[in-house]
Amino acid sequence: MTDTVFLGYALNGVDQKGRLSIPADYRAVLGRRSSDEAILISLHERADCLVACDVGQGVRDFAKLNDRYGSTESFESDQAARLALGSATRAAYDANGRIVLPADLRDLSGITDSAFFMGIGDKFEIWNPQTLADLPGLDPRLARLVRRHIELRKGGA
Amino acid sequence: MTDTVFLGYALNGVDQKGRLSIPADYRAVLGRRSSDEAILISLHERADCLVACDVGQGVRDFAKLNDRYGSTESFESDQAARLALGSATRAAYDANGRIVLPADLRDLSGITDSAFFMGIGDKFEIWNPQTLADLPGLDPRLARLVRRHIELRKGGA
DNA sequence: GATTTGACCATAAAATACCATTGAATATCC
DNA sequence: GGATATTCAATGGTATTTTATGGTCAAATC
Repeated sequence: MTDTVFLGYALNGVDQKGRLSIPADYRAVLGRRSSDEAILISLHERADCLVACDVGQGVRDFAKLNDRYGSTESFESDQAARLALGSATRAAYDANGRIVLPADLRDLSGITDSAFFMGIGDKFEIWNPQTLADLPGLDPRLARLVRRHIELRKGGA
Repeated sequence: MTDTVFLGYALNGVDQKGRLSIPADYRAVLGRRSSDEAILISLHERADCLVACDVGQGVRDFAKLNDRYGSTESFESDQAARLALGSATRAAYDANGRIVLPADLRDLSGITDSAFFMGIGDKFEIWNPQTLADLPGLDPRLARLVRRHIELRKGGA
């Protein structure tokens, strides 16, 4: 049951090529939700981060937007489809469990040399760690958790 | 799954002959949706760009318009059919994945030396990059993305 | 005969697959 | 229980492939 939901967090490095390891337990969940060894990543609708999920989940979400495109309410629907579908990327992970985070998505989400994963059930978010730590309204304990991991990565203290 | 949906974007060059590479991942999707190595392109109903899709999808859409043509709501339907069907062109892509974008469509969509592709599920749009960047109501992050690519193509900075 | 159209070949850059190393967590044995 | 092996996750580097795009040549069109 719990093996099909994305839980917990992780802070992993992003190298100069934009390569990023997907946490092993997320990979296990991905494998149970979809046979496709890839994730779909797009811009978050309102938060300053990325959202990702397994391919099956993503395609289901996208189908709705696609259906509305070109329909009666035209313009608004068109823009919604452009944002969600246009910014979406399929990223396959290799034998080591790594994807390449495209330069544009890195840029738009402010991710540089490390990325913080946060499980939210059917999907998971990918953050610039500092942006998440500074997010107004974030539970202070979570903020502390994130800061702690940022420090650990820097110094090793 | 995701291999049958047009996702993501690309900015490719248009040379003096009007030749334009279709992004490789779009080509992969096209191949799975239709055996025909060609796309159907027409004017967008309301946006200042082109819409394209695989031949199968296009024929299905056209059939609907054709059915409505001459029906009760006549005038509107007739106009829609004229636009979509009348402006439609079949463009086959070669071994390198390139089509020739007809001069008329280039002219009507304002495309000169480069074209921006935007995936929207069952179809994809083809824009003059600058026109898209300036589109009122476009998500600011997408606009930034487009502008970034325009710059990259110009300078290489 | 000039111009256009479409197939074919070549190449530089970029994306991707592949192999190797580090380091941490877990298991194993005395 | 403590030291040592063993597995697995994360990351660094290199080699191969793919992609976009420029150019040439032949067939077709005006």
